[in-house]
Amino acid sequence: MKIAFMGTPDFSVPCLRALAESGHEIVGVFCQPDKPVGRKQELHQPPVKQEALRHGFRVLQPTSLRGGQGVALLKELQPDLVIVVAYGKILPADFLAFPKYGCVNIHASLLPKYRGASPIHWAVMAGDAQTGVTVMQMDEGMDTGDILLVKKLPIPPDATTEEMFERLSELGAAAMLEAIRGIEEGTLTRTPQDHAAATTVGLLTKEMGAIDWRKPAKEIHNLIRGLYSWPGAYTSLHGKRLKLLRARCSDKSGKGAPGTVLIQNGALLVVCGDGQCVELLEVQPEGKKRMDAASFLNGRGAADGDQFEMTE
RNA sequence: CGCGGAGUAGAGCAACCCGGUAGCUCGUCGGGCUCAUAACCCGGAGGUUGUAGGUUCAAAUCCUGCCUCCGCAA
Repeated sequence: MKIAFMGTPDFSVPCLRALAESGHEIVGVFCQPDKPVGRKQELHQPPVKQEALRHGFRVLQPTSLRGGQGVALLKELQPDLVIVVAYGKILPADFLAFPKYGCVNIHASLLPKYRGASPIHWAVMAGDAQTGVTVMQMDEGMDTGDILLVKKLPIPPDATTEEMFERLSELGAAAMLEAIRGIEEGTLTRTPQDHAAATTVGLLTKEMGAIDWRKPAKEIHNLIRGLYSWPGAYTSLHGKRLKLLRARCSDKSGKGAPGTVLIQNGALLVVCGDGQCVELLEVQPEGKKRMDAASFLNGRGAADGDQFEMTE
């Protein structure tokens, strides 16, 4: 089968790699244009582009697919099927309709839950016990297409978004191959989504990482692991920003205002709104490298009784 | 030149402003106490202070170049 692939970030790479090894003919790989990244604004190639080049695939980075621009490219490539994994742009109707088998998307949630951007973050932040990947036949809406295939995956209580990213991207690749096989053999059934049960999530912002210590410990822990490793949760101590990288719910409760630091048996605990504590395991002070809680305390980064400030 | 912080024993820091041969917490090694211990007590090892040069009687400390790491911003 002649397949065109569309994707941009790390999450898409396992799918592209699986596709490359599948024996299908890859007629082209779409991804977002190179963007300036890093402290020095260097132009950076999206992970998918790097992977595509490694395989010698043709790379296309159109700024827009609208106004027939996308279709013009498809006419040239003549794919039977287009696989879309975290591409980052809405595909217009004429584009979706062009390939013989249409466009199929791999989405990292159990649709219709968490339609939209960053579904994995939201699932972890919500403290969900289960997530998965959904393969769907794309339509014009945002993740509203008919479901072709679903694969579920449990979310361990302390798992971070980063860990789930890895597992889900691998699972996504497996689901994708299975779906392609199904499409070729005509064995897949299309199941419409229950639109009434749909939830949609938006882009993440950095400000979301600001910890409000008045919230329950469980919620704070979910926020920290849900935003790990990007954009990251943070608080403020002595006027400096402190990134909170890893934590866990402590069975200890503590007196004191929310945000109070307690040091017990070498553990760095913080009192939360419900009186329960979260134990910080790994932090990163502004301008410093990441370090475990013990190092932070040894260097006197925080002392018993300190107050974390709640940044706006 | 986008703004800013930092490179000192295995780890995290102090001493730098007001130059004078390096200190703290932890780890590590040995010994002691204890039924026992990640607890406590005693003792030891471990650093040419990122790198190159300059100023000086003397530089971790002042000056200059270079390398590296990181926060903000993207």
